[in-house]
Amino acid sequence: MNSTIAELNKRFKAALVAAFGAELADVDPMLVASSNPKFGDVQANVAMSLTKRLGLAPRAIAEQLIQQLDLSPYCESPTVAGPGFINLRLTREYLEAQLQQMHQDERLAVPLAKQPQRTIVDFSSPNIAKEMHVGHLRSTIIGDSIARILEFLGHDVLRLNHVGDWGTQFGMLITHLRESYPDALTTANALALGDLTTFYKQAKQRFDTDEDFQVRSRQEVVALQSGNADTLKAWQLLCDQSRLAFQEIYDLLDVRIQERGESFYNPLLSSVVEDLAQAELLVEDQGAKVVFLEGFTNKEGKPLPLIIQKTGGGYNYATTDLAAIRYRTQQDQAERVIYITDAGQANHFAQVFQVAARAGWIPAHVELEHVPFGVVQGEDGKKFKTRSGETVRLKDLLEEAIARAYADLDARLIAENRSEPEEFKTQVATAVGIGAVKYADLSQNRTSNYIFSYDKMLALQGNTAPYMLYAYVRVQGISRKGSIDFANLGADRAILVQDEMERTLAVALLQFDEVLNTVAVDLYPNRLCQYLFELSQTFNQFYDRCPVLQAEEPLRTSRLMLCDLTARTLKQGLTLLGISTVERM
RNA sequence: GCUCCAGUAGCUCAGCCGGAUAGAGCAACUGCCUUCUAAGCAGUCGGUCGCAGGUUCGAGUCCUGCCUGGGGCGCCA
Repeated sequence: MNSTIAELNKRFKAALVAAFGAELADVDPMLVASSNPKFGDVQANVAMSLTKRLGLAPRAIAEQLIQQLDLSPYCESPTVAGPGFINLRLTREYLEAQLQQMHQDERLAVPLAKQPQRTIVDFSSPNIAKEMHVGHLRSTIIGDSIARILEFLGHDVLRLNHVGDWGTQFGMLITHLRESYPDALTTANALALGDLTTFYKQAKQRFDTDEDFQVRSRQEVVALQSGNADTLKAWQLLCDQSRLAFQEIYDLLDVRIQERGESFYNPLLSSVVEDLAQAELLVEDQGAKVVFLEGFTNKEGKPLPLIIQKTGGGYNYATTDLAAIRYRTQQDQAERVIYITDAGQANHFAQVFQVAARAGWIPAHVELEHVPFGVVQGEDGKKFKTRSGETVRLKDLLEEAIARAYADLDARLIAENRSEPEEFKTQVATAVGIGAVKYADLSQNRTSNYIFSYDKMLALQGNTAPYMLYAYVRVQGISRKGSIDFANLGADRAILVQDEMERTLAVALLQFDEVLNTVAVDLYPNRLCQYLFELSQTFNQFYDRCPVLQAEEPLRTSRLMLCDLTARTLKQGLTLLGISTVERM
């Protein structure tokens, strides 16, 4: 449909010039999808906007404009309505031809980007020696979906996990490891850090209460930074153990990501300081090396500094992030760098981006984007915690969702007198449970806070994963019932758009590429969710009103093709959200 | 004190460069299973878009001020 809008745009521009003269060549016809189906498929809002410029009534402008409009073969004759809207309705022949094209194309007629961009999506980013928790949920889910969408559109995407694998906290972790698990350093696989959270807490507690421990920890930090072999080994061990735990979660979520943690940038930090000094941005202030920011002020109204090197020579996260920006633009040759973090870091990124820009590390064609999201809240509206007030472990959260989906399914099977093998139940419960968690998150505008509710996300009706999975299953039900092989319906068979219901479904299907392109620009996956939900609803209406298997040929095959197109679009869309489909449920 | 984000139906949320009577879902109520899975469909009820100004032919959307909630604000990430 994108190409359709583009073509209609050209026709409108030509008509504007023909009707009102060449000076209107640059006017945007303001074509958008119709606000209401009764107004057709597309509407042009340009007439109202020209009232002043042309000194004419908007309706008169619209009337004159449509006299010059040639919209064949796309649209039927345009009509003018209300204060001057121009309403367009796509022709049946055109819709049928477009659907045919979509049906024959593996990619559902979604074109590859004309200018593929080297894109980095920086997401998830848990901390070594800590368990992944609910705070990592949104970044991981949203980041993965954005990466999937950009990849599908043909961009060259590098998914990076900027894990917290460096810094002062490793002093206490390594010291605790050495003292409490001495075998781990000498014996292979002696360490079973079953519960990283407990390990971290123990270390933290000793650090907070034992002064000698603190001293030894600080020494370990120095040892780590100076590359002491023994210390590095302990560090490596902690990282490896954490990776195993992370990977379990990523496998469950079906998320691919490449690790490039903070330690990766460690050797580059000193040159960041040098570069900033060279660029004459670096200032010594109260013992630290800082860059004073433009547009950020402290409580006294004076420019706020960004600390690059702490008193005593240490670096902090701003330094690492600056090193990462420089590396990504210079070594990775990234053209677009997308950071998926909570909204609380908005200031930090604005500051770091500013310094990077002033240092000259961001070429004109490169864009850095912070993609913020709101916090996950419990049903009481407060920060999401367990009943005992602890942070919710991601693993527990996901397992709970699967368990609940399983219980729902089981109860339903019993109620319907169905019997299914264990493998089936587990598979469906996993798809539904994980899908529900992901969909609930993605379907909301990411900038707002999000209230986590198992009951709502697993609800069988409404804008949920189960509803959409069910719509998909319904199509597969038709193919089973009629022993239809969707892959071999025959490329020569025609798709007919006769019934108004078929037409509505056709128009919805053809909007898929448009939606994906919008999401690729704005990075709001909830638009894709909204689209898939509406497509599911439209399909369910079609399913309700238009018999498929009982229809006479050639209508039967035509409707089967519409079903197949719907299923493929749903499946592709859900895949781009990171949600897997099932054939039966 | 400064700053960022949010405030839309009883609840959870959409609303894409400003465009037609502000849309869903849930909840409540009413219908529809001899017909492809009713995890569905059709319908009813429900809104001073936080408040007050302003810009505009037109404002939920843009601007200003205020109120409420959440986050951030020099050596944590």
